[in-house]
Amino acid sequence: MTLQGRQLKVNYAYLQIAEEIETQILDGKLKPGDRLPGEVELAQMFGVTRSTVREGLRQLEADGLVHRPTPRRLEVAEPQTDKLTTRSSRAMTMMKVSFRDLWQVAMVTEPLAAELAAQCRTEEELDDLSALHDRLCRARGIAEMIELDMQFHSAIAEMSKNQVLILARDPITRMLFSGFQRVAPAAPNAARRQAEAHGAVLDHIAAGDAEGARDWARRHIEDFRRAIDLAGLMEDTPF
Amino acid sequence: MTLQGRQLKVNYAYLQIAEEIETQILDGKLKPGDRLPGEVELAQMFGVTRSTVREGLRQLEADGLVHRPTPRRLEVAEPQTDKLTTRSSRAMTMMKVSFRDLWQVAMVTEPLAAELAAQCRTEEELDDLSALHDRLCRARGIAEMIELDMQFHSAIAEMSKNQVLILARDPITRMLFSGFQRVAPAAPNAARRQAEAHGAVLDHIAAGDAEGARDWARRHIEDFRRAIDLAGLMEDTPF
DNA sequence: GGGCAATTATTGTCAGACAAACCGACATTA
DNA sequence: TAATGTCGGTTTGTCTGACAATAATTGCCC
Repeated sequence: MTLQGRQLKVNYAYLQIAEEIETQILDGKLKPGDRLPGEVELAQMFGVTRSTVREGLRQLEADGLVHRPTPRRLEVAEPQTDKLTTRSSRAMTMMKVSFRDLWQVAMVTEPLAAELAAQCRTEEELDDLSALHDRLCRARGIAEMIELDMQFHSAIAEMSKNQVLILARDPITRMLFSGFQRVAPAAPNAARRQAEAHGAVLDHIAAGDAEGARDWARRHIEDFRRAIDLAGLMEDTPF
Repeated sequence: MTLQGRQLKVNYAYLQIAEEIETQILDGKLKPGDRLPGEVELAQMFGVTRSTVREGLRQLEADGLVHRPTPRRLEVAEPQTDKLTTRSSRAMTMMKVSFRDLWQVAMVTEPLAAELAAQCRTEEELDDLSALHDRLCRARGIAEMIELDMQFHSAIAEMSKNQVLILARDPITRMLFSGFQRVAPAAPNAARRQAEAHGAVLDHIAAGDAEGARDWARRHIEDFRRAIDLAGLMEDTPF
């Protein structure tokens, strides 16, 4: 057995501070909404300078573990989907993921969302979704339609009450839709088909028909591919 | 119409610096591996103090956009899956997602991964996967088995070549498996069923039978649920 | 040309300072 | 009473300047 030379990392003060606070948050000793002491106090708690504390805080801030509603309120943040979404989208942009990759995954997430939504929707949510659908039907202009389309899908995902699904699909659909803007003009009667599919999904969710909702959602995303194919963008990189 | 009070954010110097560098990276003006100037130089470029630059850099560092192989090398980082996985897992932990949520999503991601893997596997990847399977069959001890099981699934995901899928499923399966450790002891003959399912998935992938691979993967994850149900943990929170 | 030591440059951290802004409390007004 | 204006103490964002440790680079020697 040879000696294992694990890369030992020097822990700089600012990192230790960030880690310390991080573990306290993850262990639940600090709960979302809890207020943290001021920088000077933190500094003397940890026995370092304010500058050092600040560097640590900046990390935690970027991590989304703490946030400042106002400069002098520093509190433990609640887990926020949007920050993670941004990060994932960025990673995907840098990886230059293809339309096909996005579509293939959306092809399983969106039907699942519809299926689950059909199982545990509430009346209120149904009304909201219905209202969204109406707005979408009346929408003029591609950009507006795409934005509403995305909201429609997100609303369904929210109805699924599945946090994991919500978290996972958000960056994906966001990228897919934003990429779709470049494709939409090439798909002439996409709008009609879209309205039809949305209507069907909505009806099946309302009726509590999980399988119907799933199948229509799948069909809807399949349509999506047709439009992308038509524009010859399947292999291309979005954004 | 009521007055819209959009939260206007003051842009502090350190944030502007972070944003500026971020956009240059995302726009491709700075590519992964590119080296950035030292802190003093950056400071005078932006017309601020070194402390201010540092705070901005700490953010970018936490964002995973830049990294320091050694303290004095500051370079643009490549998008790294693992950092994102950590963040997602953390968010899921804080949200106290349920086993059911994780399982429901895995129920669609894992079959998809198997399906795609069957379509574009290479001989070399097949050999690796087969080796992994052998190791898993010989493994003793629950912890080791679970670790290898997870590796088996990850390997299949990698074979799918779908970056989006890889990115999305990683945190999910990671949490699912790590939660599974608490369940495994309660499922006596899980090991045999698991070996069987893995073998079948492997065979179908090798044969290029996408549908077969997908179906067996689905069955495999379904088994998973049985074990969790048995332990009465479906509603509970993992971790 | 390659390996080693000496020099230089850069980092992590510190101490202290200042203006701006925020927060909370208080006084004022309707 | 409730809303609005005022004021002082805090705390932040940023700055200046400094120092030890150490990585990077240079020059030297073989």
